[in-house]
Amino acid sequence: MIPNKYNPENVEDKWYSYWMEHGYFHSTPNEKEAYTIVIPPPNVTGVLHMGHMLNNTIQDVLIRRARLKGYNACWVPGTDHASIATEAKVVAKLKSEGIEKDDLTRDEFLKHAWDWTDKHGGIILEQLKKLGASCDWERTAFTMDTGLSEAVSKVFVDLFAKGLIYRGYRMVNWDPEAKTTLSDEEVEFVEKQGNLYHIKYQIEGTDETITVATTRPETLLGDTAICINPTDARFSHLKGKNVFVPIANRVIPVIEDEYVDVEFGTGCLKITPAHDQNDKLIGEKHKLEVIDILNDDATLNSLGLHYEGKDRFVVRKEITKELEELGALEKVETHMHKVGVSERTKAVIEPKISVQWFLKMEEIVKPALDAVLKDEEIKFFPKHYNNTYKYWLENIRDWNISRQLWWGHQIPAYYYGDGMDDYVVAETIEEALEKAKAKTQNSALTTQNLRQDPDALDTWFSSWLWPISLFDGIKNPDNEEFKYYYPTNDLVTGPDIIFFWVARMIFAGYEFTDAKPFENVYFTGIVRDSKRRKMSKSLGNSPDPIELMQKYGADGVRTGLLLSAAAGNDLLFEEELCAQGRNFSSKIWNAFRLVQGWEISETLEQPESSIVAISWYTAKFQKALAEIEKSFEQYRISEALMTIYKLIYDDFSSWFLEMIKPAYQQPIDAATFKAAIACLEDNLKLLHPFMPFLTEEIWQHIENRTPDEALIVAKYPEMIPFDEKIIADFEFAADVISGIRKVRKDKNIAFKDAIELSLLDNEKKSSTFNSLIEKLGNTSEIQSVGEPVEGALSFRIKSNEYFIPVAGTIDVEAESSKLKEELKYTEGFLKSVQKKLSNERFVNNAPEQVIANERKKEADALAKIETLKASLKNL
RNA sequence: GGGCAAUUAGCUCAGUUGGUUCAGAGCACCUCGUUUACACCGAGGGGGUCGGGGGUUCGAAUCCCUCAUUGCCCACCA
Repeated sequence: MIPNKYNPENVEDKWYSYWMEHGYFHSTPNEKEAYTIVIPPPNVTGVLHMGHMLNNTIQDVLIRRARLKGYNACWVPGTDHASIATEAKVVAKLKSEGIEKDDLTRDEFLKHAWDWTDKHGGIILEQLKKLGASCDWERTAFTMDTGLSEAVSKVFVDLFAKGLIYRGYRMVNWDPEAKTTLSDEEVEFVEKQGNLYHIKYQIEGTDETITVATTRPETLLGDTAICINPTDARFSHLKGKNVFVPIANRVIPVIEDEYVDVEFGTGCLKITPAHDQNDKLIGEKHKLEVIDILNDDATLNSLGLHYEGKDRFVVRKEITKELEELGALEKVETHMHKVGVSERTKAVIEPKISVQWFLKMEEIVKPALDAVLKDEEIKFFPKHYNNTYKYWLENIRDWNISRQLWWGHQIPAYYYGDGMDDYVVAETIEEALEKAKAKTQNSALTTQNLRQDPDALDTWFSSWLWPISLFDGIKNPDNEEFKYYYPTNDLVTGPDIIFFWVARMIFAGYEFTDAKPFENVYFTGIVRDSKRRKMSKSLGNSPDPIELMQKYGADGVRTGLLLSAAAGNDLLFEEELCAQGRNFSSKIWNAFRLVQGWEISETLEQPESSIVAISWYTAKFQKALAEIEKSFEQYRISEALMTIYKLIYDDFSSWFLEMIKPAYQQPIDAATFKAAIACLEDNLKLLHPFMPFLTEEIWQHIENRTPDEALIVAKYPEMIPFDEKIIADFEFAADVISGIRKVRKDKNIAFKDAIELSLLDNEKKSSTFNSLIEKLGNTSEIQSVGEPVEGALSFRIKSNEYFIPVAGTIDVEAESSKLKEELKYTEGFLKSVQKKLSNERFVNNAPEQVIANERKKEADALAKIETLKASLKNL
């Protein structure tokens, strides 16, 4: 009836369906305290990878544990529309079908995008179910759901009304591949080998030239000045002069600015205000003309003259050649520098001046700063991320929130004219019309005269509301659910999105709800391969999570992941870890099979050894429980699991079950059996958050349970005071048992052959564990003796000495040398202790307890030396 | 260029206020074992002087200084 081998494949689907069927994952507000987690929404078209596995396993552990501890646990799942990533995928897919995005209307494109979303969307959520994720699937959300979208619009309108959102003509990051602007956070810098081109500009009215150094020769067509440092004597003769831009042959002035570093390059800089952040600032200062030579796809426009239509990198090569032919290229040297690329498309970013929407950050970050750093309303684990957070917040710049994309939340701004300020901001077009009429004093306006801003909002402008808008807290802040579930408890996410998401959610929390969005943030590490390489598709070093789960069971994979996921560290994943998880499953399964196979006798008296075993294990369990509690408080989930692992493997299986195990084909007494089942059940409760399927399976095998009695909704073991002494005493007994086993092994004495054991009890140990030593060592009743037993093998635990008489002669030589070695070591130890104790400064300065301890060590060593000497004499 | 973190057994990591078995755990390794739950196992065992150097202290893996290495984050030097 009970299979010999645990087979996760059959079991896992069964219990997942069972849990779903009985609605254990679903939460509605009730009288219990809420425990809430919102999932970091994966990209709607994403596929499960090992990072998700780790992240969601941790969340599931937390939520299941909370459920067992009697909270009303609610884990809200969902997906993110991932504006730029999804749009890029759709564009690529259309391209493969020969369709260009530019040839489609917005509506046509969105139709394709929704089709794509419907087809690929939510696969990842289905995969999470295989993992055992106990999300409240009835609450599954998508960032572009109507309610969530409305929240985005409302927030935009409110922030605009407060003057925090503005439209501005700024230099922004332009992704020529996706043809959109990006926020500063979406640009990553990669080191690249480039060149420093030294180009000669002819000085007007002379035959002389001046050489500038630049990494971007192609932008010279947009040059509007040459800049020198006013203190630089080398160029003082150029002050007030003009130079010719090569090729373009335009005349531009030589200006002076202290910004120029006289040490770098030639000490002379070309100024291209349209294509460089610094040049723009200098340009503004000196009122220079701005010549933008690039198209949206980073090809040159008509101002690029004969290079029109060619990509900037092509032009860089060609223009270098032309300059050389003109004799204007002095030299080219290699140069390492950082180049900004799009986080998403990896295209090299172009600085570009354009009109975009921005959110002012200065005020909005203030409460978020104190919340984490001063008041600790929100705690980061590991804590050192506080620094990263602080630095970013203190140096934050306004957030560019508009994107030249269609897939996303369209900006709720409506234009009624072509002027820079000819627009209104409103949640609906009807409201916009009213506002426009009021603003223009023109009651003849109709919605036909209004044109909504074509741009979409940054994806993160919707996800920063996630913990709030999931509970409709933006539009309807007084609703029961929002008040019940919000603020949420724990957020589990990767440190790579601390700025993108975590910090911004905190801003949003304080700005829109006047409260923190969550209490604790647990930053997971990155899952890498054993060579510390990041897992990636292109490297092919990322295992398929679904296959792994098929091979090792979801429980095995979960356990494997968590066993090595030390808090805040990257995780070096190897399949071997899952094997360890699976082996652990088998271990528990077999322990259960053992217990369940026992025949129970109602009449049998409970042996002394079992009574002792039960009180010992009860204490041991409580100790582990307390440790686990402490580990969880610090989000040391890996350590909590390891504590359970050792409790079950070593204490329960290797010790406890052996202690109470009845002799072959003998029944077990009812009292012991009952206690054993209770211990097993408590173990299952501790383990359930980590290995939900296996534990539920065993739980349900132990006895028939009603749905209300399922393990997933069981009651977590209570913490009660426990007896530390019994644990320490057993450790001593365990050493004795190990000693016996070692002698057996050395002398090749089979376990089934009982041995005599005598004890010279210098420690004055209680005999509480004697019955267990006798059972697990298969010894006779332990005989207490007053002096060493002649002609017996011996071993010592602390100052106690144990004797095992053996048949035949013993190897006096070997015994003697063993004893001598032990004696030598103990004497050395004694010497070091005595040296310490004879040091006056130690005795005077060290705390009493430390000294007392040293004295105890001294006494123990002396006693042991006595014993050893006596034994040697006796040989 | 600035900041943060790390450096402890072959590997991955614990080690809270310096002093009770603090030098530990898991895995790996070695030896033995067809004992009636489990070889996806059991029992037993070996292995590090805590990155280098200096200092404080009766006492340092733990505090201070310094050097080195690695990783991460941030930054407009063309």
